[in-house]
Amino acid sequence: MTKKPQTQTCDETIHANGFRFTPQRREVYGALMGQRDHPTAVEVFMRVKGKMPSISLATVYNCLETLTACGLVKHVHRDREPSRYCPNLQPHAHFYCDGCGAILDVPLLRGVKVEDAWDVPRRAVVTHREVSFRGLCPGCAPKNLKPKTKR
Amino acid sequence: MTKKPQTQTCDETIHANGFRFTPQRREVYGALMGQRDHPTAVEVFMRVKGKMPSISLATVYNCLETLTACGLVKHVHRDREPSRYCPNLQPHAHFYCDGCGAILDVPLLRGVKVEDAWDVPRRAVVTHREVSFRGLCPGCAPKNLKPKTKR
DNA sequence: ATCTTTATTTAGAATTGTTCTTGATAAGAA
DNA sequence: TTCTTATCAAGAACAATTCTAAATAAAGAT
Repeated sequence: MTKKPQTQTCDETIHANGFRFTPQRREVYGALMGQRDHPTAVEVFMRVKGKMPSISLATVYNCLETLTACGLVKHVHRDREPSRYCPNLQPHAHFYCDGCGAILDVPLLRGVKVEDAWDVPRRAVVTHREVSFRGLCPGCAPKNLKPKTKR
Repeated sequence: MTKKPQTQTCDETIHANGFRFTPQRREVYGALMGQRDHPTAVEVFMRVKGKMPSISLATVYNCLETLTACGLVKHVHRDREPSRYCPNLQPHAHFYCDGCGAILDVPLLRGVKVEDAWDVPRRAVVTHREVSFRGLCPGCAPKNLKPKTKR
């Protein structure tokens, strides 16, 4: 699958991969790009349903899969929770806040390779990396140090 | 949940957490420790079934959850594939080989902090990290450079 | 423009891994 | 022992996702 070069539009990328840029795909992509967060398929479905009431959940799943295959969107997982989708194409990890449930994108520092911290077997070839953190976000960390109604 | 100090036995750790070390839990733990790989719940079930034919899959799930809660075993996830369980308690990542399906433990290099490679927001508190790699293991990487019957 | 071919959408059924429920069993405390 | 509670077993239930089949829409050919 051809990954999206920075210069291509979504439409071009989809066509370059042999798919059609249908209204459904446009809306699903728009729902991701409009709010650059990490919605589940159902959340995307609800967003798109407003503008396109006839769309079905199966179509949202199909569109998300197509967009993922084209490299326009990333499929992100946390344990076995419902999948989420992310329009950030830069190399980044995800930070899950145990306090408020927020999911933050954490950029890879410039010039750093993820596997440099790890004793990956010599001669193994790494093609994908996935990194996630859990903890308390800047907003929740202080609250938790001095809990008010903490039980 | 009390994590297992290096000096405690499995039995002691389980009791320290207020659980009983039942025959089922013993067998499930043994199935993990005997073959130090990354079996799914069903694979553990099949291993234990040999020694203890009356055990049920639900019990295997329960035992794995208890062992995980005690910190004796790690619950590992890859996308939405079936969960796997890992008895390696050292800090490590997982390497998934696309060639042969192997899952390798990749140790964290000594003295390194995972989040040093990432631009984690100042004042966020990181309590858990999960890292995985995908690619070709040392056995498969060379094969793939000169494919024989590759289609 | 019309016809043909193929991709896509839709709705609902099916699948899959996991969790829940219930009654039975077993373990530790008294 | 007897009581109390944890655990187990079997199967039902559940939730996210994928599949199926028929209808629709898009692109290419005539």
